[in-house]
Order: sequence, then C-alpha cells, then structure tokens
Amino acid sequence: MSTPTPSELRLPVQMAVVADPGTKAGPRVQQVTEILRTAIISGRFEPGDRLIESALSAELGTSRGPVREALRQLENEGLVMSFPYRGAVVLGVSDEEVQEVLIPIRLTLERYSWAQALEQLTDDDFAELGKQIWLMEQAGKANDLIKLVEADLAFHEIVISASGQLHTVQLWRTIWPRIRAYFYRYERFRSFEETVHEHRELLEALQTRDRAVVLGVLERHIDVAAPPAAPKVKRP
Amino acid sequence: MSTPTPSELRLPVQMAVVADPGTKAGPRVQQVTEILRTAIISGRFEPGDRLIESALSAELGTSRGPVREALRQLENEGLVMSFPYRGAVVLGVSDEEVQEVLIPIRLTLERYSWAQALEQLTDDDFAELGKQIWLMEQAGKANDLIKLVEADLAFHEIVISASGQLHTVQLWRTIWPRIRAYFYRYERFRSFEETVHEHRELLEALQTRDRAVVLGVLERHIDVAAPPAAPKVKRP
DNA sequence: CTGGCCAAGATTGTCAACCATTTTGAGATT
DNA sequence: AATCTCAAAATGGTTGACAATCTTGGCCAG
Repeated sequence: MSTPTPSELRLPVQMAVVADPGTKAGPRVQQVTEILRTAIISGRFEPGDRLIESALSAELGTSRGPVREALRQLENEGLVMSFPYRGAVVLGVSDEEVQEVLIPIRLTLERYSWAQALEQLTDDDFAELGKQIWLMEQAGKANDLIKLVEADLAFHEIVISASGQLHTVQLWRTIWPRIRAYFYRYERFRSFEETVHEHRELLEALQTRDRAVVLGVLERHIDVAAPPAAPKVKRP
Repeated sequence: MSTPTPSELRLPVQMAVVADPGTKAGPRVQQVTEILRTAIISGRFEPGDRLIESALSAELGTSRGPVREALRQLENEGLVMSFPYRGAVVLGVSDEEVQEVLIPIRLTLERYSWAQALEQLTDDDFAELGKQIWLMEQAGKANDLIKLVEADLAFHEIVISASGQLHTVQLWRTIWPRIRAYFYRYERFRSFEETVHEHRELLEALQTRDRAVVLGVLERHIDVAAPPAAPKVKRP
C-alpha cells in the first residue's frame, strides 16, 4: 500500500555493483529493469506498491532516465501499470487470467516455436539444453529455487530462440514474467526431481526430431506445470 | 535500407500540431508513439528502415526523451526491434507467424474477454458499439479504409476493455499493431459491407448475452477475417 | 588484390539541472 | 459536512553535455 521505505526495498546488494567487471551486463537500463523485475517477481514488491522514479533512481544510483525506461518495460511485461502523472504501481495477476489467458498463450507460442525449432536445433543447442538440466540438478542439491526456475526458463528460451521467429520470442519475453510472478506469489512450484525429469524428457523428445513426439511431451509438460485452478490455499 | 531522408519521411502534417487545442491527446510520448506507429502500420516506413532518435526528434519537434520511449513502446508492439548502441529498425511479420501465432493468440484473448464481457456490458457499451458500426458505415460512404479499420479496432477494444481483465487488454494492445501492419502490407482487406455486416452480427450476438452464441459468431469472425495462408497473390 | 587494422564519424546511453503540468491531500471556509 | 484553495509531491519534458559503442572507409602489409 504505502510507499516502501528504502530500508524495506533492500536492493543495495545488486545496486552498487556498477563496476563489477564480471557482471557488466550492458546498458544500465537493462540492469535496472532486471533488478526491479526480480524484486517484483520474487515478491519484494507487492501488488499495489507504488514505484517512484526519484526514489528508485536514488536507491539504484542512476538518473531518472533509465528508471523511467525500466518502468515502461515492466509495464509491457504486465508487472506494473502506470497512469499519466500518477506513476506506476505493481500489478497482481488473477488465477483465472493465468489459467485462461496466459497459459494458453504460452502454449500457442511454445507449440509453434518448438515445431519450428525441431529442424533447426544444432548439436550446440542440444548441449546448451543439457547444460541447463545440469544446472537444475545443481540447484536441487543446493535447494536453490531461484536457480531452478532460472534454468527452467533458460531451457525454454533456448528452444524458442532457436525457432528464429522474432515475434514469438518477443511475445514470450512479454508473458513469462507474469507467469513467473504468479508462481512465486502462490508458491505453485513443483519438486526439483519432477522438474529435472520432465526436462530430460523434453530434451530426449527434441532429439528424436519427431514432431508428434515433441508436441505431445510439450503439451503435457505445460499442462502439468500449471494445474487448473489452485485448491483453496490460504495466503494472507 | 538506407537512412530515410527527412523529405522521405513526410510526417510534417501531424507533427507541428503541438498546440492544437482540439487534438491535445495527453502526454507527448503518446502522440509521438501514435505518429510513428501509424507511419509504420500504414507503410510509410518499411521493414528494414532505421529509426534514428535525433532525426525523429528533430522531425517531430520534441526532445530525444519522448522519442526514445516511443521507440521502446513500438518495440514492445513488435513493430521495431532495437539493439544496444545500434538503434531501431522496422520489423516485418511473416505470413506464417501471423497465421500460426498472432491470430491464435488473438483468438485466445478475445474468446476469454468476450465471455467475461458478456455479463458486464452496459447499455452505454452497447450504444458505443453501435456508434462504431455507424462510423464503419460512414467510412464506407467515404471509401475511407483508415477510418474503417479504426472503428473495427475500437469495436473490439470496447468489448475487451469491458471484460475488465488488465492483462488481457494489455496483451491485446501488444499484438494488434502487428496484425494491422500485416493487413496493410499485404492488402488483406475485406469489403466495407462485409465488415459492417459482421460487426452487426457480433453486436446482436452480444445482446443475447448467450455465451455459446457469442463465441460462435466471434470465432467465425476472426477466422474469416484472417483466411489461412494467402492464395498465390504475387506481391513484390 | 586481399584481408586486417585503425581512426573518425555517427548514434545511442546516461547524466544533471531545470521547469511545466498534473494529481492529491490537508486545511480553511462556508 | 461539503466545498474550495493551495502548496507539496510526482511525473512529463527540455537542454546540453559527455561517455560508450558501433560502423565505415581508407591505409597498410602480405
């Protein structure tokens, strides 16, 4: 509700790393976007919270420009909504919209791009997919949910990117943040083992390069990953 | 390919209207966005053209700030793609992606939001829908394709907005520009009469407030509006 | 002639300071 | 209690300057 105080935000860890040589991830606006996106998805910001340009830019040690652009980006990812002269607030996602809109769209996107990718995946890509599975296993050993989701995401993005369809990739990047925010908010996670196992199946399916096989496994994966309508789990 | 010269852009008509009291459509960035979006959709800019911030801001009589934000917005609408330090270029859309991705997503969005809207549409909304149909008729008499498409779009946005689903509206706004650009580029239009007639049917269906009826008419409408894969129409 | 290297120019990314515009909420007034 | 007024808070936009990065075209060596 209220404007978060600086101490509540607690973004300082990632913020001061302007000169970290290993993490130099290009333009500032992208760093800002990612910090804020993570803060929202992980729940450090909650729906209804206001995001104030000047506060954020001070917090992150940049000028208002990059923050403005980052907020616009997040708006296009459906994580915040902004109104002229009134600023941006963090958005929530309804269970219904996720089930009835976002997941079906995700299915449309992935179905198409996986079919496309079938013929285009290189050995390098397969290796990269294997790497992500390995990362999932490591995340499991470390019990690191963040890393698990990260690898899961990377896995899918590799395939979608391999399809070479610009708009499909672009739309994917637009919808995954809210799906992810939804999963974090409602703790709708699967076990590490299941996740690893399913992605193994997906990779094996891809290696057959058999369209029917791939799409079959894929649809099952996405459906299972998003069980229709949560049971009445209380969440205060 | 080459950077368009100012004389090629020819945006001066809409540009100088900073102080036009009748057209004061809010923040500058929105005006800029709309001007550029129209320029792309209508074909004044073609796929591959570079969009240079300084040139555009000079052309439009604003500073680079709003132009930058507008370009980011257009990127999120899939009309341009930009790369760090390399600027933005106008994108094309493949016939296949439209048929296999964009239209199915549109269907998902509209199916859901029309079902939602059913119970929420007020008499005011119906009147507004009727108004759009009237505007389509006027566009027909004037043989004004732009106005026709505008009313068509407004019609659908009224219903989708009435559904009150934030993310659905947001996604709709993200995908319609490229669908529209596609239709303009390939001149895939329907006749004025057909368009008016179909929207009459849609409105009547809505008034029955019968879910099955509405969805039936809607799906037919969207399918017909986007015939699967163009016949061999040459287009150089 | 070919290919690689490098400097210059073009363009984007960021900053800082400043003012305009709009919303909002707290008092003051009725 | 309802309304009005006004100052504070934020955003929207401008300017001018730099820094960072890509691109281009010419020069040089092989």
